[in-house]
Order: sequence, then structure tokens, then C-alpha cells
Amino acid sequence: MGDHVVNEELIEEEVIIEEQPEDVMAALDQMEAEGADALLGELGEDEDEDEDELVRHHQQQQHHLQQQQQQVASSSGGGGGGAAGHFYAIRGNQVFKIDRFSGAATPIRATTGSGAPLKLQVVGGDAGKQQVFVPQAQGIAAQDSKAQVFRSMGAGGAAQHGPPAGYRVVSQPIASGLNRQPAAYAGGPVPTTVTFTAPKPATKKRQQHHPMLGHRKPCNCNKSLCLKLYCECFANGEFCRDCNCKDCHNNLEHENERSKAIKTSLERNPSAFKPKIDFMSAKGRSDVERLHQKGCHCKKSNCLKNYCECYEAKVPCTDRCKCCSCRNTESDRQNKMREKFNSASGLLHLAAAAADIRSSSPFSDDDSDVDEKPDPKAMPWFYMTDEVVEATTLCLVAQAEEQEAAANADELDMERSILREFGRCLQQIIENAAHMNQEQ
DNA sequence: GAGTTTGAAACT
DNA sequence: CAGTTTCAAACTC
Ligand SMILES: [Zn+2]
Ligand SMILES: [Zn+2]
Ligand SMILES: [Zn+2]
Ligand SMILES: [Zn+2]
Ligand SMILES: [Zn+2]
Ligand SMILES: [Zn+2]
Repeated sequence: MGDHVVNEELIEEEVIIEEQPEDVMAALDQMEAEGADALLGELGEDEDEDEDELVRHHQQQQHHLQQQQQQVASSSGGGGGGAAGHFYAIRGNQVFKIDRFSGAATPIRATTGSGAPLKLQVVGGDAGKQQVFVPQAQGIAAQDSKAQVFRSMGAGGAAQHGPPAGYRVVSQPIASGLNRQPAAYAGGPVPTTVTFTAPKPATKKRQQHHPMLGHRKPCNCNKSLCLKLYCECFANGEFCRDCNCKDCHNNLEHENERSKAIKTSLERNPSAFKPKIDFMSAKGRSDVERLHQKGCHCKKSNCLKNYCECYEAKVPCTDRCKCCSCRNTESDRQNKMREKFNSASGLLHLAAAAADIRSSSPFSDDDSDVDEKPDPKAMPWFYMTDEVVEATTLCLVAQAEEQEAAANADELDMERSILREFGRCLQQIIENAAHMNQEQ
């Protein structure tokens, strides 16, 4: 795999992105509408593309991509409009200015000049416009470009930068997300069961239509009559409905019996029907922590399987737990989080730095900020991994080239189209970040 | 789908 | 309270 090292692409000069925040906002607004539709189309009804297919598809693109890179390089370098004697390229996390003749590469500091650092990162273009360019050139029906970018980020990033992938595949089944949402308690939804963390083999793709809330998982009780806490329906304070239980008494037909059972359970444990996951006092600012009230007592699962109620609820184990050899502590799951995203993104280091600076900031006028949480995923840069920056850049370059090929190439049009594309990319990043945080 | 493993709930 | 049994779900093959 030493050959994909390249990632070298050129950018026509500096690709603008100068002020005009109005345009940006407008673009963002517009994108919002379009993007939403795209998202629905993509997520709402799972596309027929299963993951294998997705991967294959991507590999295909990657391949084309490499070819394309060279084409682009030559075309741009050769006949390109009166470009300067250099172009920009990205390698890993760094932007280089490359002389067309000598080939000398000069690293560029992101902070030079007055421009925002983001500018340079965005400007630095790179490998193939999977989104637009490749499909076009290859005659592949121009698919929904909006979906493309993301896919490229998902699989592509992994393949290119070696380390564990950062991004989930877009079409990952979020199946069976949140369950247990006791309507009785206004405390809010209490996620309890999440079936899989990792993408499944896709043996049975497409099953639930809307995995989201509202669809409780049916019980399969045999001997409890669904009148003991063994039964999840009963434990959730719900009647059995569309369950597979035998001899179910957790229904209106057995209301008396049921009431008695509730009473009994309540005697045994007054908190029996309270949500097991309590919303702890908000730490920091807008971050509500959820913790298991009555800790788990795991002995063999290391709290790393759904046998563990803490793990199942995606909350860390606490001192309330009496688990043995727990691997679900706060730090454990934070490390996990890192691995998932990190993928050697230099930006992650900025994270730590930023956190430190912030915590030791001289501006201590804040009142109760004693225990401010780092929580990387709350920070924008957390999502600006190499892959993301790269993919975004690709999109911008692709957009630029497409626009360039247009008949009447107006400079203003160019700027607009690129900003527009940028807005779309941003929105996509946000959406996917949201999704990511939603399931993990 | 059958069989095993697991830990909460129930029971003593 | 601790130790044991029961139970349905999570998991494995
Ligand atoms: Zn039941
Ligand atoms: Zn039920
Ligand atoms: Zn039932
Ligand atoms: Zn546990
Ligand atoms: Zn625990
Ligand atoms: Zn634990």
C-alpha cells in the first residue's frame, strides 16, 4: 500500500474564499434546505446499497481517482489558464506550495498573513473529486453528489491514512436505537438498549423502517407472565404489544393481576419503575451526564458487552458499580472515543492544547467553572480530521473545475459556486457529526 | 434456529 | 444482608 501516498493535487492559485460573509450565510441557508432532503433520501429509507457494495463502490472510485489525479495534474499544469508557476498540494496535514518547474515543495504555514488558518486548509486541494469529477469523467451516472463526499470520507480516509478509520459509513444501520422511553416519566427518553455498536454483516439489511424512537422491542417472556421485572415491557411500565411472550398477563385483560404485580415489584424496590439511567446534575454547562443509578455487577463481561447495563446504556461505570475488571470506566470510553476518531489527525493535538489553555486561562471571571469538562466532541475541531479536510477540499476543487469548464466563466460565479459548495460541505460535516454522536 | 453465557431480578 | 435460583436477553455457532 505504499503507492497511494500521493494525495497530491493542485489548486488553481488561491481559491478565493475571501470575506463576503453574506454569501456564505446565504449559501449555508440554501444548503440547509437541500441538504435536509438529501439526508432524508439517504437515511430515511436505507438505500439498497449494502455496505459491501458501498465499499466496492468506493474502491472503484479510489482507483479512478488515482488515474484522475494525474490527468488533472497534467491538464492543469499544461494548458491551464495563465496560472502562476506554482500550485498547491496537500500531503497529510500540510499544505505545500509546489513550483511547477523545479518541483520544489515549500510547506506553508497556516497562520501566515492575516487570513484565518482555515482558509489555507480549505484551499489546499487534493486528490480526486470523487464527488463530481470522477463520476463525470468515468461516465458513471452522476450520482447524488451529496452522498458521495461522505462516503469518500468514510472509507477513503481509512484506506489512505493507514490508522483506524475515522468515519462511519453513511449507510450504517442505526437499527434498534433507543428503546425504553417511559412515557410516564417526563424525565426524557432513556436510551437503554442498543443492539450493535459495530456495523453488522448486513445479512439482514432493511428491516425496521424507522429504527428511531417509538418502536419498542418486543419481549419473549415465557414463564414470568410478563408480570415481573424480568419482562422489559413490564419493567418499562408498558403493556405488552406485538410481543412474542407466552401466556402474557401484562395487558388490560389482566389488569387486576397486573396492578398487584406492580405493587409487589414496587414493594420490593420502590425505584423499580424509575428510569435506571439518571440524569445527573449538569456538569460543566450544556452537558447532561447520564449515569446508572444502581451500578452494574458484572463479573465476566468486563462491562464491554450488552450484558452490562451500563455499557448497554452507553454510560460509563461509576463507583456505584461493583463490576470486576471493568473496562467501561470514564477514561476507558474516552480512549475508545479517541481511537475511533483520531486517525492521526494533527488537529487532535490542538484539542488538548486548547483545553489546557482554556482551563488555565487568565480569564477566570467565570463563576462556577471549576470543573469544566474537556469533552473533545463538543469542539468543532474534533470533527475536522484530515479526512474531512481532505474531502472538503476535494469537493471545492471539483466544484471549481466544474465551474471553470462552464461556458461563461465569471469570476463571481466561480466564487459563488465554491462558497456554495463549501456551505454544503459544512452542513454535511455537521449532520454527520450529529449522527455520529447520536449512535456511537 | 439451537445452544451457551450472562447478570438482573427473584427468592431463600 | 449474602447466597442461590430463575429468567430473558445477549451472544455464539
Ligand atoms: Zn414480557
Ligand atoms: Zn412484552
Ligand atoms: Zn407479554
Ligand atoms: Zn458492568
Ligand atoms: Zn457499571
Ligand atoms: Zn463496569
